[in-house]
Amino acid sequence: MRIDADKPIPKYLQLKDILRHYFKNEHYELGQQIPTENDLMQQFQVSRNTVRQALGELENEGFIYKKRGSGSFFSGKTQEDVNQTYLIGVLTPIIASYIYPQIIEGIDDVAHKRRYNIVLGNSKGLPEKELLCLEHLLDKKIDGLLLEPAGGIQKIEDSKTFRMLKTLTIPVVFMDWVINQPDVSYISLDDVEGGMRATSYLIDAGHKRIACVYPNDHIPGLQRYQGYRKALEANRIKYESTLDKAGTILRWNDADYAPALTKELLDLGEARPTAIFFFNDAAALRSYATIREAGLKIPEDISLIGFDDSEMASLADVPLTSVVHPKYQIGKLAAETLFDHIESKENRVHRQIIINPTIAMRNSVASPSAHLKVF
Amino acid sequence: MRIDADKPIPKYLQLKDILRHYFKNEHYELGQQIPTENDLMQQFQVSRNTVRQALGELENEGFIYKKRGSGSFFSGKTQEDVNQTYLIGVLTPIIASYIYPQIIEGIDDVAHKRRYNIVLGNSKGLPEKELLCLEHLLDKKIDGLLLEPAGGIQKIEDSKTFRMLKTLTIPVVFMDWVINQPDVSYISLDDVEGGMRATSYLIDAGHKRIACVYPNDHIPGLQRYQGYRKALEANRIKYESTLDKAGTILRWNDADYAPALTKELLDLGEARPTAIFFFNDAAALRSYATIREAGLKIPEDISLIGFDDSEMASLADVPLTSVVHPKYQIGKLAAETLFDHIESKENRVHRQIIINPTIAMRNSVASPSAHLKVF
DNA sequence: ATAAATTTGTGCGTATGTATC
DNA sequence: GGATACATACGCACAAATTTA
Repeated sequence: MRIDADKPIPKYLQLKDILRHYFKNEHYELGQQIPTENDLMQQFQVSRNTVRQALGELENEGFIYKKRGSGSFFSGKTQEDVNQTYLIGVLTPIIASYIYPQIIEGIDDVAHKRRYNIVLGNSKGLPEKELLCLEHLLDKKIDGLLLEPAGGIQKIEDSKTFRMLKTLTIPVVFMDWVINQPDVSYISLDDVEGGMRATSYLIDAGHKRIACVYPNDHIPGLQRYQGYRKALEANRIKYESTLDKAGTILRWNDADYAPALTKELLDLGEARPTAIFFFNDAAALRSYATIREAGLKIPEDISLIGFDDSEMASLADVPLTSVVHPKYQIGKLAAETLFDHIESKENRVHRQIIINPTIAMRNSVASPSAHLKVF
Repeated sequence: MRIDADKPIPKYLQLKDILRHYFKNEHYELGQQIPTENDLMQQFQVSRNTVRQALGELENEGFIYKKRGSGSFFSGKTQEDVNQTYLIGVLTPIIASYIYPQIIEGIDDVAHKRRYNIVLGNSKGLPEKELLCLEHLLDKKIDGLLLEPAGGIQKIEDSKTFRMLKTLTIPVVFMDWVINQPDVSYISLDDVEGGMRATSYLIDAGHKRIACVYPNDHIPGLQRYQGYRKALEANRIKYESTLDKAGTILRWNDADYAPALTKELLDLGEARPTAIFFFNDAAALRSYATIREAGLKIPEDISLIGFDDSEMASLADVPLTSVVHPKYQIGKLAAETLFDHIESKENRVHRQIIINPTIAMRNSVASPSAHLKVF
């Protein structure tokens, strides 16, 4: 390579570029001395000032360091290393409750081992806020992003956030969300399968009148409901709209709607369900009091199954059987995938992992009691 | 100010310093033009190269920006602004459970409004790990630190971490910890007062045989126990060592020791306590099953009071009366104090806030039942 | 609207200082 | 001490962008 005076590109910039490639192609090692200023002057036929300007910028950018009286040396850092902040962004709709603290812990454990730290963002389930948080995180020069979309009614693929992510060069891994595009990575629980297994578990226990309590403004909630419908169909159990109880959650993780819906189910009298599948543990546990007030015992009179396998589920007076949400594992897998992407700048192989949920069997499910079977 | 050729300090560095002070003292505004290179050459009797070297570095450091053909302009940034990352470190012994997610949320809500983001650190209650996390966080150039010490047996003031913090220039605010030094800020709950109020609440309900279940390797736990002893003394109730049940928590938030200690209390037969003060909600809730197995009813046969006012406490079948730990509030106050320190680089007025806890009254405390009063 | 003046950017040559080997 | 290498400093010339007359 030679320096061309005719080019509109300044000589010192040409020299910088030449040297950077030189470091890479000649396999410069950390601390290896580079040619002296005088050598470079002669080799490229430029003035010492020009050489110094080039070396000065390379030093500022962290590629080399200089020692007066000794020489200039390669720092061992590549283009990517220099801009590395060892920070990854984690943007979720909630941070303080539900499954999120444990997801975050899974991520942090993986990150800590690699000297990375997490920068938190909290979209509070609002797409506009998600966009704002994303901007804030990018200002912090994160090396990668783990995102659980805020949701909303809109398809994530059509959202402003998604369009913004497409323009980024840093890798992104989605959590708890399935995206029908080949060039994205995600780690998600199979919510449909989870709903199906929960319902099938109740069916296997002998139940035929099974209700579902879920929110209709929450994608995973709707998917779990879909699984409920699928399980009924697969077992040729007639779907009854009176047992289909959809509520709305104004803010994330608000299970306040559940007790009222449960009450409606119990008020059906003899037509009431013998088992209820709640879309999450919080909704199920909030309904314990309602069921007790109606004079019914769990699980003798009515079986319940939740979703998420939260700490509260195991601490309840009747420990709640629940579909296991592998929170920590999802965080861990997502972080490992992200670091894989960060480290392999070139051939990024996208991972799309869908985890099949299992069931944590506890004491809230039993076979339907005799007097109900008679009916 | 003049540039002195005799000084061992290079002229361009002298010029940089002069200009920086100039910006400050002459009240330069954002975008205001600074003297041209030619002006500076003449004013300070140096060559254009020297001027350019000084201005070049000032530009690199973010103090000025240049426009070819137009001039050089003050960026409006001060020494501190330039190094600002808009990141604050949050280092706690746990991140995924107990009071911490909500503390973190309180911090994040305050930080978000000021365009700041949280960088998480998780010491897992280990002083060595705390030190390591601190190093990692400092590598990320955080503007401030919120710390809940990992604890351990050693006094925090004598720890390596504390010595390291003393050498820092960034502000630090401690959470949930009282430090007997004038030049530190902290926001803490008064754990002694909390223990005292919990015990007094039981005494006021008519209890005289009150047990305390707590860990003896956890500072806040010991302080709550201290409050228990103080309340007994203040009410002239004789302390009985059989009702004093200390356990050890191997890892943070491990309440597994509690049921066994509760069992020992119940096995005292007629000498058993009529009320138990548990050092936290998790310990109390874990013991519900043990109490039920012994054939006792809460609160008719035995009253319980917890500490922390966690979500689980209100969801329990017998909602647990508990001392309120203002988690979110502590996070919020700590963050506000930290930003106060960050913004007032000079006169930092240290805040030492100790919050008096209140009690969330629920259903787990009643007056001692008649047949026990007879005894 | 154009030309001239101003201001920063690029580049060369030279001299001397200072730290390292 | 001498050679080498980077650091500081001056002067000059021309280019490119912007402002001003």
